Amino acid sequence: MALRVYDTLSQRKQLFEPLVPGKVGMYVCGVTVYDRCHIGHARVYVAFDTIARYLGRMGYEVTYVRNFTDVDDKIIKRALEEGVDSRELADRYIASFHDDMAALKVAPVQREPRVTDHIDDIIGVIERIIDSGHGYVVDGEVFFDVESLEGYGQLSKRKLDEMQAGASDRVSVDERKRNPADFVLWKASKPGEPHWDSPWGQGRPGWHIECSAMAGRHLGGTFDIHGGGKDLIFPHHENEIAQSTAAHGQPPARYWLHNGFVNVKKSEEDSDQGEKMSKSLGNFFTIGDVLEHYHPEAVRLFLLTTHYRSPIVYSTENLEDATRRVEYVYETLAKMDLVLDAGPSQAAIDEVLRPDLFEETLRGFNEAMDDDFNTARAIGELSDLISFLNQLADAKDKASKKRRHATFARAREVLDELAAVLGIFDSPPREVLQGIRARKLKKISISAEEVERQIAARDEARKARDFATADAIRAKLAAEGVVLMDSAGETLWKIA
RNA sequence: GGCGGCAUGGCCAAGUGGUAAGGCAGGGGCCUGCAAAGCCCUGAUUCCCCAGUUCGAAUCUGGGUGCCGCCUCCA
Repeated sequence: MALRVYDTLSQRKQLFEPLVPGKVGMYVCGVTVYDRCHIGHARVYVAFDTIARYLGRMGYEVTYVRNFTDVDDKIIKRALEEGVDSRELADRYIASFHDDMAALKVAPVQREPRVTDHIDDIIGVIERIIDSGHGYVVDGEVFFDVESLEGYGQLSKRKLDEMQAGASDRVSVDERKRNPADFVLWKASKPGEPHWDSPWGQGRPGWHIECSAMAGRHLGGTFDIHGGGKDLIFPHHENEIAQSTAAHGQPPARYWLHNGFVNVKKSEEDSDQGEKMSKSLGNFFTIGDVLEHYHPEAVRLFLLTTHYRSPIVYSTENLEDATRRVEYVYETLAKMDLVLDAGPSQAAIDEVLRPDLFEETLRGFNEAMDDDFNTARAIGELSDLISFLNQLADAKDKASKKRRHATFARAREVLDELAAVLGIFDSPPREVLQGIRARKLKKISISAEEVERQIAARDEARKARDFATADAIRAKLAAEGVVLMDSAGETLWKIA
């Protein structure tokens, strides 16, 4: 296996070779905790969760660090509005973030540093930047001198002189800056704002410096992977490279990975790719709201069926597609569990059917993931196997039935291994199916009890061979969105 | 204006030089009292357009069109 990852800095796929053999240090920019997270945030953390899981499966010891920005203008503003302490506000949204992540089966990371717990580290980094001649102090604030550092703009492919023309007509430039692109490392605090003592007076850290400090503290001067959304390439990550290089004399990360946005169409008929989901546009759906209507695994599958660097369109149709697929897979898994739980029958033969298919699936899956974590392709590679398992579960011939237990046991091993990477298809099937049904039940106007009553009435009619009445009930329920399925023993139902 | 990216069947989506994965939806069939589910079969002579390189291009080059993002807080 040879993993190749797309690196934003070099703009090409690179063979992945960690700094220290067998170990991977990974830093992903976390959220600013002043509000609930939306699906755009979900995408980042599901994507990098999957990346971390895959690296783990490859045998690497992964140290995944994901921070919380818990001091910032927006937090201060919101805290002021609500009349609460900003620390308290941050705590609340950190808890909310954890709830969202747990629901989406995003595994806990190794470290979750908070900015306010790293003020000393931040001050230390700023001091080193000043000492190395890349920072300057004005009125109790510290700025980074972008012109002092050769290579500024390398990540975002910008040149300083080209940037100024576009930026100056929209942003009022701080007169104290030597260059309009200089950015603040340490901000003097205004009365009433959270503040810390520093060599430059009371203040708080600028936005970009925190990541340089926390990544340095937890992963060292240089680590392997740095990730985040594409919108962080500039200025955040560009500035981080500048800061870390100035402070440590070496670039922070060996590979820069950036995920694409979740887009939202402006209208139903809209044929283009929609626009970026964002707080400022107000076109966002919070993770909590989405999970009310769609099962977490459907959301996760939806997010993983597009390669992480491509844009993805959030739409009910796409979520429903994903839901149907999740249902199909878990129905198959439920049937497999029935066989596995019963244990091998007396006539069972300990022989795995289609060993070639298992090998093909594993090979295809690994190949896809090795190619810059191509989850879309990896999921596609599972199709043949799942389809085969579903057929085997329903197979009537003796030869298949005798080998069913052994084959399903092997299938469980393979699926468990791959599902553990994707974070889907590894939950108890009945729970997932019930979870999907509970959500769909919210969409229909009649209760489950009423449906059961109608089914009982229909069964009476069917027993009397009064198919006209039976079909009328079927039609009536169908109009409500309830579909009946007459199986051998009982009539099951589902919501269309 | 600068920089980066995207455009593949009705929809979603892989595929970066060797003759178009997969999923959803649709159509036909099996099954069923009728259905549903499931299973089988079925769909792009073609990958936004034009030109070029090549034995060969969705894949490379040039031009064009449309869309998106970053340049300001943003995942």
